[in-house]
Amino acid sequence: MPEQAAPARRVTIVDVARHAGVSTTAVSKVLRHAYGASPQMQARVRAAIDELGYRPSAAARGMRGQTYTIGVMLPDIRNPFFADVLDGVTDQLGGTDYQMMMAPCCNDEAAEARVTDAMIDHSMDGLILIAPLSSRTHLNGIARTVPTVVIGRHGHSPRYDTVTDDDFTGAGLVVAHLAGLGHRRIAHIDHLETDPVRLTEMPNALRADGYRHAMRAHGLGAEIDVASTTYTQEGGYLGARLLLDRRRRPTAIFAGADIVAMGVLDAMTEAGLSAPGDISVAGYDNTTFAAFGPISLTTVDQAGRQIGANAARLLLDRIADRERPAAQIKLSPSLVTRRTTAPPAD
Amino acid sequence: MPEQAAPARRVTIVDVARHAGVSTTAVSKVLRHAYGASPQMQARVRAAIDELGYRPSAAARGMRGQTYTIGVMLPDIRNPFFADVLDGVTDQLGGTDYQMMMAPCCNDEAAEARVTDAMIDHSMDGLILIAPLSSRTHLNGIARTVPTVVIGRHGHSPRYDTVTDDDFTGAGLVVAHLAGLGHRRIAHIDHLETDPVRLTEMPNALRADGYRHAMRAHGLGAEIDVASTTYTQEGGYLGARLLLDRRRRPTAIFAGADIVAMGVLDAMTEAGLSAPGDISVAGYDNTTFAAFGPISLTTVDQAGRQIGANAARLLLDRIADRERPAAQIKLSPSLVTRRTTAPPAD
DNA sequence: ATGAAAGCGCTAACAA
DNA sequence: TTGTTAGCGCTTTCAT
Repeated sequence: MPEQAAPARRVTIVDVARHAGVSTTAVSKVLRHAYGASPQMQARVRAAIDELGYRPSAAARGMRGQTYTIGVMLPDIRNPFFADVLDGVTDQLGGTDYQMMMAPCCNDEAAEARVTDAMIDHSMDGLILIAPLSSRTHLNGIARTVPTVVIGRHGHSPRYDTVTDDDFTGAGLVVAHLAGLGHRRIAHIDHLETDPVRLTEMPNALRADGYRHAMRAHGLGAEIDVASTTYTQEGGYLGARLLLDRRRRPTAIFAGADIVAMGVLDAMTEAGLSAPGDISVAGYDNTTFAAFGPISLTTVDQAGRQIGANAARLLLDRIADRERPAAQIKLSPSLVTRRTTAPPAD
Repeated sequence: MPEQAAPARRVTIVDVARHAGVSTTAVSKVLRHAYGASPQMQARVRAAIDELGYRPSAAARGMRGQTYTIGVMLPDIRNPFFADVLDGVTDQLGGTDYQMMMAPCCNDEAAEARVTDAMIDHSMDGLILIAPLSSRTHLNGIARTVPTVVIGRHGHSPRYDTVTDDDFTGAGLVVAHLAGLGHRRIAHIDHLETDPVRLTEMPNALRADGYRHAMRAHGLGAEIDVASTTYTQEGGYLGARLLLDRRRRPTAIFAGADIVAMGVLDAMTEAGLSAPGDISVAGYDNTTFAAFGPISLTTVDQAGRQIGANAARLLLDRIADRERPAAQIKLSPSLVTRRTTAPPAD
C-alpha cells in the first residue's frame, strides 16, 4: 500500500457516461442544458454526476465551447470603489452557471495587455474591463476576440458595450455645492492624463472637464486650479501638498476620487489643518469609508454596485448574441453631503 | 467583402512550427524552456513566435501540462490588508512565467469550495488560500489535487505549506502596550468562531487567545471582555456598540483587525466619543489606512507583503517538487504605536 | 537533437 | 432522441 495515496484520477465525462449507461454526448447535453435530452435521460445523467462528484474541466471545455467563466480586470485593488462594482457583478452572476475570476492591474498599458491576454488565453467567455487605459484600437481588438464590456470609459464603440457614470455632471454637482456654500477658490486634484483619446474618454478627464465647465458657469473661471497627480491616496497627498503651497491657498479641494480625498486629509492633518474648518474637502465615488464617522466625506455617489450589475447583464446578453448592437448605459450621479464641506472661514 | 471582419483564427503552435520550418514538438520545447532544442532551433522558433504574435492557449496547455497560472483566494476584498499580501505575491511572480488570477470569496465554506473548485477546474498550477474556513480534511483534499499554500492558518499539514503571522504574540504586544499605559479594562472585539478546529487554527481565534493569555499574565484576568462579531467594519461597529453599553465601559478596545477598528471609531464618533481621549483603540494588520493622518491607529504590523512573497515562493517550490516536505513559515509581528492609544483618563 | 503520433476531456457535426 | 466520430491546441512518449 502506497505511503501517499496517488492523487486520484479526476472523474471525466466518460466515467459519467459509463456510469449512467449513456453516451458522452448525452452527458454533454445535460451539462449545457442543450436541446435533445429526454427528462429520463437528464435524470439518469444528473444522478450519475452527483454519485461520482463530477465537475467538468473548464480547460477542456474551453477548447471547444465555453468555459462559463468571465474575467474582470480591476485597475487598482486598493480603491474600495471597485469592491462595490464587484458586488454588483457577483449579484448579477448569482443563479447563472457563470464564475468570475479577477486580475488586478496597473497604471500601464503593457501590464493591462498582459492581463487581458491571459484572460483570453484561458478561453474566458467574456471580459469586464474597469477603466482600461488601452487605446480604442486595442480595446476593439479585444472585443473582436471575446465579448467585452467596458466600465467607466466614455466614447462609443460598435464592438463593446459600456457602462459609465455621468462624470461630467457629477463634478458639476460638487462645484455647485461648494460655490453655493460661498467658496470661490475651489481647486481640483485629478489623475494626470495626456493621451488625446483618453482625455475625452476616461472618468478622471471628464471629471476635470466637468469641474472646469462648472467653475466657468459659476463665474469662477479665473479661480480654476488643477493639481494633476494620480487617483491614489499617495496622489491625493502629493496634490494637496502642491495646493497647500500655493500663494493663495484654495478654500476647498475637490478630489477626483474618495481615495484621493483620503490623501488630501492626510496631508492636511500633517500640516495641522482640518476639514472643513480650514479647507473644505469633497471626493467622488461614495465608497464605504466616505460614510465612515471620523471622516464623513462629502462625495458623489455613482452607484458602483449598479454599474457592476449592469455590466454583467450586458455581458451575458452579448455572450448569448454577439451580433446584438452595442449598448451604452450611463448612470446619473448624486451628491452626498457630509461633514467635510462647509462655508469658507474667511 | 464581409461587413464585419470574421474574428481572425487564432495563431496556433502548428502555424508557428510551419512558419519556422520545424515540428510542433520543437516549438513546445522552446515554450517550456525544455531540454533538447539547439540554440539555432530556439532562435528560429522565437523569431517565428514574434513574427506571428503567437501566444499559447492556457486552456489547451492545461489539458496536458501546466497553465502557468496560480490562483489566489481572498476572503474579503474590502479588507485592505489583503492588497498588501497580493503585492507580495506579484513581486515574487515577477520575472517568472507565472500569471496570477484571483477570486474574491466569502465567509462561507460552500462558497469557498466553489472558488477552489473553479480554480482546479481551470487547471491552475497552484493555489494560495488566504485564511480559508474549510475543514482540514477539505484543505488536504485540495492540496492532494494541486500544490497549495495556506496563508494565515495555524496548524500543520503534511500536504500544504503555510505562512502565518504569530497572531498569539501580536495580540500580546497590544495588551502589554495598553496595560503599560495604565489601562485595566481592556476589551477585545473578535470574529466569532465556534468550530473546534478553527478555534485552534484561525488568526482571529489565536488573537483572541493571545489577548486572554496576556490579560491574565498582566493580572487582568478578571477584566477579560470579548465582543464576538466579524472581522469587518460593520462587525467593529456592532462590537463597539455592545462594549459602549457595558455597565463598566472599557477604557481601551483592542480590535482584532484594522478594518474592525474602523468600525469601532465609527461607533465612537456616533456616540460623541473620541480616541484616545475617551477610549483608546488599537487594531491589527497595519494596513495603509492605519497610518492615515486623521486616523493614526495604533496597530500590529504583520508584514502582509512579506507574507505574500513567502507564500508565492513556497508555491513555486512546491510546483517544482511536489514531494518536498511541507514547510511552515511564521513571521513575527511588531507593534506600531500611533495616536489612538494613550493613558486612560480616569 | 529532432520529429511522428497519441491522447488530454470536452463539444459539435453528423448519422442513425 | 440518441450515439458515433472527429477534432480543439497543446504536451508527451517514443522513435530516429
